[in-house]
Amino acid sequence: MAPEWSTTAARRNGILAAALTLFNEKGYEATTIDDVRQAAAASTGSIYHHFRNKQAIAAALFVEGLAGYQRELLEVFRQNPHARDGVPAAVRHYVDWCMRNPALARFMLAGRDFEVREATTAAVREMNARFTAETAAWRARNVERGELRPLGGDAYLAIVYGPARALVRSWLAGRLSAPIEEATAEVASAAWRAVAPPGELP
Amino acid sequence: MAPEWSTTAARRNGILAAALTLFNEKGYEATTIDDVRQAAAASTGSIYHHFRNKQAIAAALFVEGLAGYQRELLEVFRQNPHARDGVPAAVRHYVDWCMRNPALARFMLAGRDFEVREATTAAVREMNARFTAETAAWRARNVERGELRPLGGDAYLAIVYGPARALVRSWLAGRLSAPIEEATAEVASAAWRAVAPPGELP
Amino acid sequence: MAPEWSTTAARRNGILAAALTLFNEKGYEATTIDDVRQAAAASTGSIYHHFRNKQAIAAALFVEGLAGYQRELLEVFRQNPHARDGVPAAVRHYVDWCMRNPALARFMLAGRDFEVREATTAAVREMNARFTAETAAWRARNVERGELRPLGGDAYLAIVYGPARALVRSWLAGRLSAPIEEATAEVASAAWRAVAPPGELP
Amino acid sequence: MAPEWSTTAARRNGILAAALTLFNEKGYEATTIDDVRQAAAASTGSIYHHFRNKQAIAAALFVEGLAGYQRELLEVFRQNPHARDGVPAAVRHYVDWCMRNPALARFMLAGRDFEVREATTAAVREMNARFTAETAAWRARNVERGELRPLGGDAYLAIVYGPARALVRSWLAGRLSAPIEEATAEVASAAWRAVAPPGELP
DNA sequence: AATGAATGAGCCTTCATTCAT
DNA sequence: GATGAATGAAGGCTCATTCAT
Repeated sequence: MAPEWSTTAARRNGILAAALTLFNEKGYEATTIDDVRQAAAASTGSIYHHFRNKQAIAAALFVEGLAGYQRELLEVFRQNPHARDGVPAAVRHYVDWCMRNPALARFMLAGRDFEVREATTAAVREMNARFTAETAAWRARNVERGELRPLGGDAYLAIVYGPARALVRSWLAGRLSAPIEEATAEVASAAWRAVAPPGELP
Repeated sequence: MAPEWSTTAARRNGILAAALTLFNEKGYEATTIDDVRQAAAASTGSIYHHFRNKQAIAAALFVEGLAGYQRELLEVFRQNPHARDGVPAAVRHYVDWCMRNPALARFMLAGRDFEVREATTAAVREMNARFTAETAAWRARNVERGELRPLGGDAYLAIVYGPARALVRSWLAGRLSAPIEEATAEVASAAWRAVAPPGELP
Repeated sequence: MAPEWSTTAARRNGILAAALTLFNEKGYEATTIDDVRQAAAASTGSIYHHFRNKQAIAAALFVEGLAGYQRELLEVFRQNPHARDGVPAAVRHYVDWCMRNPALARFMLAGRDFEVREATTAAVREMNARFTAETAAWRARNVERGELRPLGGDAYLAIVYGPARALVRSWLAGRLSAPIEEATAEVASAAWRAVAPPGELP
Repeated sequence: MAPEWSTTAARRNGILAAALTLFNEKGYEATTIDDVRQAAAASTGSIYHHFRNKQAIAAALFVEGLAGYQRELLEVFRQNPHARDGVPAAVRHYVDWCMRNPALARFMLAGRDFEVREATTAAVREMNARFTAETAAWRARNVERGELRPLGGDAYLAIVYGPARALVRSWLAGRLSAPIEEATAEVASAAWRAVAPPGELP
């Protein structure tokens, strides 16, 4: 018996890959199942055998992307327990992940909140909860040690990741006037200046 | 009988208002002309009398929002020629404008890039060009005077407005854990720390 | 201005007529909206402009048929207050109505209970209630006068109309071995024998 | 391990039972093979191993039901050679059979004429022919003996079985206002009154 | 016998847009 | 300017059936 999972998984992955490309090219709504069918060289029925509906394809991409990103970022924090290194590293990692996964990044940044959120499962909510808990703990430890400015959680996240997000959006849109690497370095150190503890000179 | 222009303008504005609400509630694609027709208590034909097509409604909303925002922001810069005040003021203004125009803000942040951009006219491009030129000049003057850290343009914009944008997105999504005013203040001063000239102590 | 209702009504009636023919020829489920569209020389959109969905077409046919039949039958009872004449007349009328409206009869006897009942409106329920009340009163009066055998309501209806229904079903199916008129006369007088009061000799 | 035939037959019967339930609940057309698959805890392939296609499942149910009913009814006639007993007995048997096989009765009365008839095999036609011949002979003998009113065949069948059929339909639809047993007795004796020879007093 | 992935034709319905009045 | 009936292309999804294992 041939390795059945391999055939099946290949089909599923082919559909996901095709869908990701198309969603980015034409947008989620404008992409038809028939577009996906052609691009994935699958049959309509096969697509619906693997995914309940069109939304479920987008959700699968989103979840897959989010899980990968979160896994990596937690590793970054593990290797950089101190904010002085961890904050710029997290920012650089954000940009880096997007550069390594441009299609996924573009798709996730498109913010198709409606579709994705409706399809969000309990598993995803748990994934998010864990991730949030771990990162919050990392930050709390640094604040306690006086190695991080005590900011509100809302502001902290916006300050650290907002610029990276904005930068990547511009990069993906082809609106950057210089190589992204330069801006990344500036954004990473700016993040540190913005959240460094009051006394510390940058 | 009311003056004719008023009736006409009211109809047009009613359509825009209805569409804005619906776009935010269900998304642009999921909103049908018939939805708008009902919500605006107009007829199909009437809608098409005022707007070439569905995209044109979205475009009108977008342009109206953008123009208002840009006009106000330029005024902020005029009244705050020095970066020390202008940077935090611009950040606060961003959040403030969104809080005063939540529906418009939500619509514009939804990033329906595809649809809107396709409908972008030459007039809009000119509007953008002027705005960009003026703000860039303000920044250049401050850098020359040593009142602003000399950052790449890409990084500068991401650092200053990225956090505000992220904050507003969370606010609109109802994800903030505290009143937005607190976070706004933190984000505004963080922006200054991030772009203050090297020597200056915050 | 041209008589708008006429055009509109014609379109609606054309759709109904086409659908009735097709439902009888191929069955409700096997009839597609596209079949109806072609037969009615209408556009898809036009069909959906007049009827919410496919079911609503069937429901409209059913209601129209039922209303006509009930109206006529009540008139029969008005003109035949005594059971001795009324019972056979009602039976003959049942067969007669079906012979005058064979397509409608075939459709209604097909007993697409599921589809029709789901689409049954309050108006229909009221129509049925009235009809039932009037016919029950006619019967009650005859029973009181001793002109009709006192039977349970369930049995009475089955005994009087069951044979007519069975006869028409066979006729519509082309299964009769003789002209339906002969059988109709036999069925009508049999109904009277079956429900005549105990003493009365047929 | 159970004997192989038993497993096989069980599977086949399980499919039939599941299908019968579903056909009654949702209708034949609305029941999908996948519905049957789930309800029968079988696989798609297995269903198609036992039945050529969906129609064949319905046909099998229909044939099974018809054969059982006809076998029993012929026995009733054998034990009641005289019309005076045989007619009411046949009517009672009709109702009785339906009460003992409500699911099958409901399915057969649904009158899915199109589908079932298309699948009617030569074997069934022969079965019907035999049944018809035997019952016709029974009736002919009674008419010759003067024990049954000489009615046309079409009218006779309608008069005798029409009421029973109507009664059962109402019972299955839950529309009876009293226990079916009462109405059954009335319908059975009414049938005799309707077909008793002219002279005979009921 | 059983399994379940794959197929692909086809269906109902939606919806932006047009146009006669 | 307004109305709403009409259009018809297109889309998401279903489902009976096949077939390799």
